[in-house]
Amino acid sequence: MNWKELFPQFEAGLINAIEKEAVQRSFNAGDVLMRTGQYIKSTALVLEGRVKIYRENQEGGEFLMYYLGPGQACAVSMICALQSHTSEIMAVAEEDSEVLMIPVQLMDDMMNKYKTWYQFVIQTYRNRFDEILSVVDNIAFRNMDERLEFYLKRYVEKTGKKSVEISHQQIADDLNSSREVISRLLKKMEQRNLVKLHRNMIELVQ
Amino acid sequence: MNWKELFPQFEAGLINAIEKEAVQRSFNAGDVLMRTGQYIKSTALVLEGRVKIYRENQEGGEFLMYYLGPGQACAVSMICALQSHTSEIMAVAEEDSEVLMIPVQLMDDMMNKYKTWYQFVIQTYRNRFDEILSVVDNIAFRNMDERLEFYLKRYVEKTGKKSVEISHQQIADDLNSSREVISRLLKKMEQRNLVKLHRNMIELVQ
DNA sequence: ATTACGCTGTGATTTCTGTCACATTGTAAA
DNA sequence: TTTACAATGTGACAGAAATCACAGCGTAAT
Repeated sequence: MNWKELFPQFEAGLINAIEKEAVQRSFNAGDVLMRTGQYIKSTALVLEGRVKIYRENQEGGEFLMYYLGPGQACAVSMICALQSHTSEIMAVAEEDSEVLMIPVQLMDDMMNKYKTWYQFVIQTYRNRFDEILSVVDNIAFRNMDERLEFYLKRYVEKTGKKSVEISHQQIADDLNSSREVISRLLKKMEQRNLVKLHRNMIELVQ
Repeated sequence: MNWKELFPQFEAGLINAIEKEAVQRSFNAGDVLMRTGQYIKSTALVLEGRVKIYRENQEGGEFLMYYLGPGQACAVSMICALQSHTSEIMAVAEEDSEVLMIPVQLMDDMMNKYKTWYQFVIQTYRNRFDEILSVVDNIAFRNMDERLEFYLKRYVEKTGKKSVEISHQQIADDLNSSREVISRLLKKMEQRNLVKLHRNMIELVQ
């Protein structure tokens, strides 16, 4: 597939610049793109697959922020890139993924030269900011049952699948909860006829 | 006081543009600068005082995101401004405040024309993003006692005072908790000799 | 088929937090 | 001073969620 189709708004000069300077890399499911505390050398544009962005703390806890799909970019890497800061988040490929890596040094120049890049960056900021705001809403105002429903809904939206093919343990990790709690809440959802439970798979009803 | 001293990095042309087009407004403590769901007509630069940015939900819950002090700007209003979106947050003056309001229509032009404005906006994004990340860390990974300590610490950092001059109820609101819980945790902190409690005032011991 | 292991179900218990009820105290207004 | 009210202290209880313990069940490897 041609990556340009994912970014039809990009102007010709920008496309040339990216083609000349950016590197396309493949990641296997589970590969780490970016680690907490690491220096950021490039901004990542996702072309294929799915990349999970999450926060990590010292005690080994995790917390899912959001997913990046084809056509999306990591706002954190843009912001950090512009100031050669270290990363505050983890980025891991959830599926086998293709990612376009744009070296930091180009960012500033591209922002000035290419209006469509500038707009893309601004748009990315806004979208990620919004996602984080809804994440904050969820943990600040909602109980685990509602957070779980939100999580499942977001998962199917993001993947396009109609079932969530992961284990209860993984969900617990993403929500910084525990496996038993998630299992019990899922059972309750099944009783309310919202989901059907299978091994490694949660089917959303309707 | 001259507002330009707060933004020594701004170039001459930018200062002229702001002086010609922006409006300086005064807000009393408690005044609402921006309301959830409202259309954003301008970007706010805080010159004096302190503005509280928080999230609100339907059931009347609140949740403090961060404060803006002199020289700081609201990232949300910038992002929204650039796309004439509605606000997702509440902004309220905590103290009597002076704020420079820059009409949205100018934002795009200023971003292109003035390099120092562009850098200021990027810097603002990064700072607010970082603040939200540490907020997420706190609610995702920490119990209320640690969140309270973080809250008090941030308060004294932001105000420059060495004591927190607000009621337990207000703290509870900011943390989306309840007054009794905060009172009890503060008592425990007092027993650990971290604070001294007074009426409407919490003195930090160090 | 047998084994091993990861996934899921479920009870019991504990901790943290929110809620209700009510007492006490400090401060400002009458 | 007396009154009124807001702020704080505290016990009792309820509910959400974490933790521990262990049983049953699928599936993949042998």
